[in-house]
Amino acid sequence: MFNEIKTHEITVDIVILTIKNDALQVLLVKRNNEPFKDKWAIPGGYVRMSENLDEAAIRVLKEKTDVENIYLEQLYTFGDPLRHPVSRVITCAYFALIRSEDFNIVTSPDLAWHKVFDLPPLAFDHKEIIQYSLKRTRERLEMCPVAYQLLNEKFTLTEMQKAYEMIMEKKLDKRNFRKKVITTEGLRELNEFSKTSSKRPARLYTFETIKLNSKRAHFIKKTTNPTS
Amino acid sequence: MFNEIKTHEITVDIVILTIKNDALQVLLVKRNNEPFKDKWAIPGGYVRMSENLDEAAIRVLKEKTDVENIYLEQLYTFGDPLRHPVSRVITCAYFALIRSEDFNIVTSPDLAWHKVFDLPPLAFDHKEIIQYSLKRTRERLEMCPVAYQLLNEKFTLTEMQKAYEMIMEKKLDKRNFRKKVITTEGLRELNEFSKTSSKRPARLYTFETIKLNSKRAHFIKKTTNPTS
DNA sequence: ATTATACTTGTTGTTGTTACACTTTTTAAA
DNA sequence: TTTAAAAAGTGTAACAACAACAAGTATAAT
Repeated sequence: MFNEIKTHEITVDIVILTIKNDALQVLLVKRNNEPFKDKWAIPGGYVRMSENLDEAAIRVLKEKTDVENIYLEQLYTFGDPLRHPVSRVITCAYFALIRSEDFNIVTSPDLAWHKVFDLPPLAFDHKEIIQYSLKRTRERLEMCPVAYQLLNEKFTLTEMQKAYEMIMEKKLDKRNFRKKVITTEGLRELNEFSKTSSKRPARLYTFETIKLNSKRAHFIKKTTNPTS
Repeated sequence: MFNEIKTHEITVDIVILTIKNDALQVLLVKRNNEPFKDKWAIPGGYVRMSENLDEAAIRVLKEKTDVENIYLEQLYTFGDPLRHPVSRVITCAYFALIRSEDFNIVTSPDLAWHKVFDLPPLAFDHKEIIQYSLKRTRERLEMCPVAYQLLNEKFTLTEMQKAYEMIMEKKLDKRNFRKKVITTEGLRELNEFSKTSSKRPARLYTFETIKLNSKRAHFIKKTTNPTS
């Protein structure tokens, strides 16, 4: 049967999200090769024969962005025959939530953070991949307080609430949010205060290293929206 | 750089679960080629250049088992370099929950249902893939009453509870279970009774075709087990 | 001192969850 | 026909989680 070659090119692509300047941002690289030369893309690269998919993702990330030691999770595999205009490339997408202050990401004209809700034109199906990572992030938020992985090590509850509101795209009640957050295991109240604003300083909190998927199963409840 | 050929063989493998004879079972095929000749495996096959991953899964399933028109969901992509003893094969695993009565699956010495908790030796990493599908099924059950996809079209609440208990591997309280189930949208009480047992007949229920991920978000609550 | 701004805090009604035991219906056997 | 065995069916009360809601407090700038 013609057209049925059994080998394909396989890449990994990595969506890295953080919160920076009060916005959810994704790390993008500018492509310097065809196809999509000079378009922005999420960092990615070919999987080598000797490595598994996780290893490939870690290596590619290091090569492209010099970012290391972050939690990566496999997201979804995209394999539309037309997703790459030239050849057949199947990509296994990964995603990560990071604290941008934890990494010395030297941005440049070719490597930069972009607001997730205000993306430039992207190469391939990378827009779809980012959308999907957002969906997954929301699912994670409903399960456990992973937002702390996005915020600085020390954060105010208002910052955390803003992060939730940004990702879930809905307003939360301040008192209910705080009530719930402070019962979260691993959260530690500090005797320090942020003085960034010129108004009343906010108490800082931090998260002790906690096991994910811990007792508190559902952190932010799903909305009971009428099956939209 | 040697050893860094960029193309790989890609397969799809499909975990099909059902409940049959009071047990959670998975459909397996006996391999008639090396490697793992005569070992059981989940149905799978190579992805063609012209089809996307979903299409490949649907086609392979039809070819190997003659099963059509079922809901397939991408599960996870397994890409360990050593998962295939001969060549580099990355597999994109899918899973499905079906009502065995809905399909005329002609079992044979080469195609048969096997109890998930009592599997024969399996080819490749297929045991791991089945374990992972079980995890995903549990997550689905926590979200919505997908068990109805496993049961016959008409089922008793006891059957449904047994399905839940089997998949979640824990006992549920009969009264609480029923109380919760009957509030589920889409469940319809029938004026028919099962007379399979020689004891008091049980009322039959059915599910109207409902949209998944509907209002009732969390169907079976997560256990608050002490972070085992 | 005043003002503007963001931070902080508690109660109540509602809903969902768990724990728990007896009665009813049916068939088969005595 | 009575009896025994097996599975079906049913309600309440205490507790936990959730949603809705408004006023006082600390700081910096004027």
